[in-house]
Amino acid sequence: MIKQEHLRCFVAVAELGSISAAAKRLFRSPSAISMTTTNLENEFGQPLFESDSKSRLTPFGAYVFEVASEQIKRYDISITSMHAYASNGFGCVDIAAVPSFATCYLPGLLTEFITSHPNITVSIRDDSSTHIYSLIEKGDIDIGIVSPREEFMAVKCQNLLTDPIGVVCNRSHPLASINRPLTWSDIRHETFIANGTCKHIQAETFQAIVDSAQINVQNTTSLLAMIAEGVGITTLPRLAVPTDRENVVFLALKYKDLDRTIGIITPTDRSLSPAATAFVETVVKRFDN
Amino acid sequence: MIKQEHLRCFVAVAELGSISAAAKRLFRSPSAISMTTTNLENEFGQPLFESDSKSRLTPFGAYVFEVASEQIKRYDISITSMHAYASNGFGCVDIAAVPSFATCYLPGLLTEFITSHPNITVSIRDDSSTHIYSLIEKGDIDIGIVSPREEFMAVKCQNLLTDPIGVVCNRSHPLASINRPLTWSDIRHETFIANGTCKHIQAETFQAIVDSAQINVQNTTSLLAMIAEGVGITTLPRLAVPTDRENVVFLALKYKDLDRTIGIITPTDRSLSPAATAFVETVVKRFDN
DNA sequence: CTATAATTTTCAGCTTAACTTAATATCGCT
DNA sequence: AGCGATATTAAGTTAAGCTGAAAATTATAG
Repeated sequence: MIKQEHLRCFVAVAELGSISAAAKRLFRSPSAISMTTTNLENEFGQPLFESDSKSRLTPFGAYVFEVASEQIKRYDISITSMHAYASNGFGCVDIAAVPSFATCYLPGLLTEFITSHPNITVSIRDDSSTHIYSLIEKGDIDIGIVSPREEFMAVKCQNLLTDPIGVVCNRSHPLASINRPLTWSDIRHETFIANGTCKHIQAETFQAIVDSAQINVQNTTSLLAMIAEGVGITTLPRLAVPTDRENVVFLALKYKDLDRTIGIITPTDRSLSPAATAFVETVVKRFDN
Repeated sequence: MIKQEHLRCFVAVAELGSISAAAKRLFRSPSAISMTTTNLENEFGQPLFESDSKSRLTPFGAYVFEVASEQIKRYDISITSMHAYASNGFGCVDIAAVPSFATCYLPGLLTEFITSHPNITVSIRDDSSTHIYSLIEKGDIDIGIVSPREEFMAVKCQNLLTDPIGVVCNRSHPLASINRPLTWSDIRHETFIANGTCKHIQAETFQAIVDSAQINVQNTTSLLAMIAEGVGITTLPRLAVPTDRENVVFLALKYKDLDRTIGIITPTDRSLSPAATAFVETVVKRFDN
């Protein structure tokens, strides 16, 4: 049976035109090379070289040389690409994140990641936590960044950060001048704009406020625009509130355990590609404190 | 170092989804397959399979599978084609022959050869012996069929046949009724049509006849047409004269050593392709008596 | 045309990658 | 939990393929 190493040996001899030179290139003794080439000739039942000097190929040898060197070149490229894939040299990662994380942290993380992994392509989408979980389970994405829920089993979750939820209102709003942590009763009679993060807060008093809210805005950008215009107040995780907006302020609440946790989730029913694993590492390292 | 056999092993496991099944296909023990796959995973530093059941591949495994199975398929095709080339399964042969042989024998030989070697392509040309020798030396053709000359060194020659040269004339010509071998004086005063084979005959008397001939026809078909029409007479090797032509007869000459030898020549400075060797064998066998 | 150098081949013995067998561990299923 | 199927580990064996020295061949020079 003709192994690729035999052909590699023959190709070296054919290229260099001598057994001894090929032996040096392949770090073998000349006798090993000689034996391998004669074995090859026996396997084929045809001489590969003209006479004993290995400087000229028979027509058959020329044919084998042509086919074999092409084959070996391809093989080496394939192995290199496998190693590259294995060591994060390339690949692609599909990610979904909740909007606040996507706007707040992903830009910086992406910049860092794509510069250190130039041949990995990253695909990002933002979506609700619930939907992201199902995307993970369906296999549509590799990595999700969500508010963790315990009910979903087929995922592994690593918490990244806990984000205190507070009141967000216009800087000129009366609440903004209260110099203590706010209570539910402080906001009970304000115009409340509900949003997706409100359901993370269990407090009954607060849920009553949410339920009676006339306005519900899902998109954070729109929500903040309304706050900036003084339409009403809302609650948000602190990190979803940009610090550089003139008219918008974040006010702490008095209650403990009012944190929104954000975690990175990965499937447990299949493993990640090396590229995806590398991305997870980048994210976790950033929040590892 | 990752050898192709390692990948072949992995591909079998990936395709069949189990170590034991792959072991059967490859005629190895399951432990051998197991060791090889774990070695591969160690080489790459990445798992190829999800968990311990080998039924599902990791994303990395899927990538390796894709690349490796393509690679192996190509390799097997390459090896098969090398063997095919070596055992005359295919290839191509360039041949040149003198016209009489080309019209007389080559058609039958070609028919025989191409049916027994369906994937060998044969290229034929006809030319003068002198030119054929130089084509061989230049490397333009693999095989020549010529009237041998000793001066040319870089060729090996095997004689195929000796062909008595005789007089060819119309059946109703007076010469045709002479019941003995003819002499030069019998034909001296006839209308002689010279042709390419005439220069093989050294006899001075005959050369005088040739030199004074008014008509010279190189193409054998045209020549025979003229003989059939009674335009004149000529000399030809017997085999160049079809036996199935009503009006054309071949008449023996009295002289010995009036034979034209035809041989097959091959280069000695390089070896023939297996396909060309096979053709030479076919030809030689036909004339081996 | 012989002598010498370089290269290749042969042969015997050795190394080691890769195999086998058997025991052990793990997985999946009732 | 326990059983059957499957995979892994470990120890020992095989054989492919290597090495090194000697012989043979080929090339080069005197």
